[in-house]
Amino acid sequence: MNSTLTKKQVAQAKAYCTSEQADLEVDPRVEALVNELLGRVADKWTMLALEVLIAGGEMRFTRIGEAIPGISQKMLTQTLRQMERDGLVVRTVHPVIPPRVEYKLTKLGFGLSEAFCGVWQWAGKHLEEIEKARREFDAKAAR
Amino acid sequence: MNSTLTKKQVAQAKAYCTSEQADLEVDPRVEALVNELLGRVADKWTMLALEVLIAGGEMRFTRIGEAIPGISQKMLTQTLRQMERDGLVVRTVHPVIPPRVEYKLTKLGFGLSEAFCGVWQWAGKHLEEIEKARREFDAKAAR
DNA sequence: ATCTATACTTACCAAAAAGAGAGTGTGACG
DNA sequence: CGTCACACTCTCTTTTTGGTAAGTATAGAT
Repeated sequence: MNSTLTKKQVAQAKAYCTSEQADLEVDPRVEALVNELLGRVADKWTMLALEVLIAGGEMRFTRIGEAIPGISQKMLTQTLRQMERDGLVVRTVHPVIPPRVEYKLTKLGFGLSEAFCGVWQWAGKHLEEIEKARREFDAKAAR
Repeated sequence: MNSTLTKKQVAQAKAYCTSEQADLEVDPRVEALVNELLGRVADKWTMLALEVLIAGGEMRFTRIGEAIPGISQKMLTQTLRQMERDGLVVRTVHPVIPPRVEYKLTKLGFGLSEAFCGVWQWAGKHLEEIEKARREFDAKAAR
């Protein structure tokens, strides 16, 4: 709305996010929720867990932990619980000893990773471009 | 690989992320970079800034700040600098007084928001489902 | 002479996030 | 009897993050 080089760019922007996106942008309440949601869902550990579960199918706690290098038990529990709360995974407790708990993605969870797929691909595709930009920026800053 | 209910789910997973994704998953170095990148790029303020710049075209510092409710100058500077470093925006300083600095998305920045679009749409579409899941989870936990 | 506008930077402080590490319950095994 | 397995949970400490407020530079207006 307060733009200097608008018209063309705004048109482009509109084209990027299609129809239903437009609806979202109108309602600020929905927008707030989406932001809150993305803030949580786009968190590092959640994304890694998503990946691992996509690759591994139904998995137990320790296996998931092994597949995510650097995660602490605390963070793993927390992440998984959050994902369960959001309906992204189902947690199945087998009442045996030693305990056996299995996690698997729900339809919702699969849907999310599908959506993130685009971002993943983008990131993979433009990694070098970004690294180059960083090097150049840092070189400039060092002067 | 160590899965209990695999075959079908893994096949599904593979289908989700197409061809080039498969390549990425092999190389752990690339994977690490992608994760680091996503960690930064998926951050709350970056996403909001992306949105604002898509909608507004080329904008000045203060305008962007006004369009992102709740952001402090410090965070805005930080976010914008980071985005510049990653090659997502260009920063143009007009050497006048009072200073005038304009920011606009690069092609890379546009590409990223395009990629995020899918996630946005997903979030918008499944908001209610998630809220319902949360209510149910919380109700169960309260017992 | 003082005030304003702009785009920051810096210092300080509080709050939140995250890591480390020990503890828990219980059945099977040696 | 001691130990191990597993999936946590709890506490303590450290690190990171982010907000607030003040400072800076300077041309032009009042």
